[in-house]
Amino acid sequence: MEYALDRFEQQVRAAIAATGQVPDGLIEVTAPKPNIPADLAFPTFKAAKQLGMNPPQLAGALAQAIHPAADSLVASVVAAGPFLNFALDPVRLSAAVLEEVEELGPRYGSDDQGAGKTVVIDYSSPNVAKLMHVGHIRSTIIGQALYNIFRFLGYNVVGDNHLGDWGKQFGMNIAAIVRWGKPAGDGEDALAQIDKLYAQYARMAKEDPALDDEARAWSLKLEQGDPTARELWQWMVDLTLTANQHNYDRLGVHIDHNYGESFYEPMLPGVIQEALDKKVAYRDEGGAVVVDLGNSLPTFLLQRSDSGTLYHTRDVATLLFRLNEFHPSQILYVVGMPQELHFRQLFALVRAMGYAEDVELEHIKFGTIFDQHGQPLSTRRGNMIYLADLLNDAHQRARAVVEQASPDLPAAEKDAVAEIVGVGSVMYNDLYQDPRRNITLDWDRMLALEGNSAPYIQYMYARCRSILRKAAAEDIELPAAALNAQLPALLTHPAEVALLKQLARLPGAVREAGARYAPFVVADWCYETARALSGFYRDCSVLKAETPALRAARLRLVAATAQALLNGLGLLGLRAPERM
RNA sequence: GGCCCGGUAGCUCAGUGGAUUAGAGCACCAGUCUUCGGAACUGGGUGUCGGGGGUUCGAAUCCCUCCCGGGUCGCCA
Repeated sequence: MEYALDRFEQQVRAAIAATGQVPDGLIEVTAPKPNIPADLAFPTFKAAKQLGMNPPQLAGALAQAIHPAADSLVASVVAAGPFLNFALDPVRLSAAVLEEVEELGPRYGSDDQGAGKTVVIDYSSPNVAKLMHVGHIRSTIIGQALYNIFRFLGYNVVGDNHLGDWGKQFGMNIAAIVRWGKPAGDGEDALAQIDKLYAQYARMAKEDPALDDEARAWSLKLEQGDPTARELWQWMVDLTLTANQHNYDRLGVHIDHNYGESFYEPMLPGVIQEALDKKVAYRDEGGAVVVDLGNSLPTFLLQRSDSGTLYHTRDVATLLFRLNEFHPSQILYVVGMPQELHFRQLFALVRAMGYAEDVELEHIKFGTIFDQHGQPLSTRRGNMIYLADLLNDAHQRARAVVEQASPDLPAAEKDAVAEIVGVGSVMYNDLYQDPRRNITLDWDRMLALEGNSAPYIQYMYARCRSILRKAAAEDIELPAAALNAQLPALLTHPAEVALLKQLARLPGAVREAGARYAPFVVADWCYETARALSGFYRDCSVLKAETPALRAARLRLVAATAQALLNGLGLLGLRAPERM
């Protein structure tokens, strides 16, 4: 897709090329810093060196030689020392941007670069029979944002929740339930009870080896398809999926598939055999299957000496299944940093087996969350924070602010706003920065309602909507079509121009977010847009504009801003209230 | 010890080669205060861009080296 700023850049490049003074390969344009009064710059250093000139000389010569076409988006070209600066024509820009937003609406900012390509995203991936906690929030939220962004870029996106639904801990779960009874009820309460039983069983098993044997026996029975074991296991899976869905609904998460680890169980012997056949693995004296790729990566196992399988075995099977089932051009794993080595080994092994040659395999890694004392969060330490509790707390805090700021809203709307704003603040906290850093838990920052936060952006959206509501209520007649076409020319105030330029940047931000696997690029755009709106709001009254035409022009700008903000927030999985 | 991340303002973070002022938020101080909704706006910064070398006309950004924090290195996931 081609947006206004794309055309602007093309025109700039074409104008430079048309002088015949600079070879194509040396034309590199960059966005100047905000304090420079230009919209695109050509730094002439490299080109000048090649041509044997000094940079200011070349810039000056080019400025003389370039004459933008009359209908171009390029308004002016000036040499500033070694730089050749190009400025946008604000009137043509505003006409183009308003048209694009109005025409595309909720699709403004989308692209077709991914047409015909599929990307598989592995995210969230909580464990069955456990409550979701803050440790899952990062993968879930970042993964969903990437899902939304890639879909907006035109890709066919497949989201897969790689559930931890297999392994020997289920032997203990089942043994505990058989011994003490199935927890009543459903949802998170039942999950919490299972968790307690599990912890109790684990404690007692340390003292009494018989309990350990019992758990192992159930684990084996489960693998062999014993009806009782199978039934209890299925019950736990269903219970978990139902309980998690409530969290997902609150977070705006929609995952296409729930293939858990158990799904791949039947494929594991084939994977091990194939690795052996292809000589990327060998069986050692103890009977374990060892992968040695002969490069700098540490060796690892595909099969234990007791013939059991491992995480790696299942992940190889999973990857091969995804290649075969979805034919993706990319597979993204949104998984924590500690598994960095695991994925490097996995990708290297799969490639050594001759698969995924043209497929991009990416581990989107994120840092660990620590508590205030620098300790990792864990149930055992007793410092765990559960996702539902975190969201509830965020809701409560936002509710208190709504109560104070908008006491006249109906109670139901207050609740709805508190949910949108509270949950949004938690999500935004995880999306506004590069995910690689470790996070030290700070409750106040996580639930921040001001500054660079979701509520700030949502508030600016609500202000736009408020203006538009008032305008509609005042029933001002719309300008005639002929006049409407001339309106963009009226938007020449610096605050108006700054806002329009910011709106024009959304498509580029979305592309960059996809290319870098970085939702924070979109978050940053949202924040900058909200700030640009603030400046406009301060300097340019809409409803009290000097003339009806200017008022109409500004209304179009406000409507376009609201739409673009909604699109940006939507990519992050955030909603925006009409009032708050 | 090997490998992987990170180190930018008191705190949390953007910026990853170019324009004699390295940007935001939080916190703090002072203003806006009959407002198109104050969850807002304006002003206020003596920052060794972890240290030291190097490449370059130019380095937070690229290369080397060292320091600090976190992670990880075959029978858990």
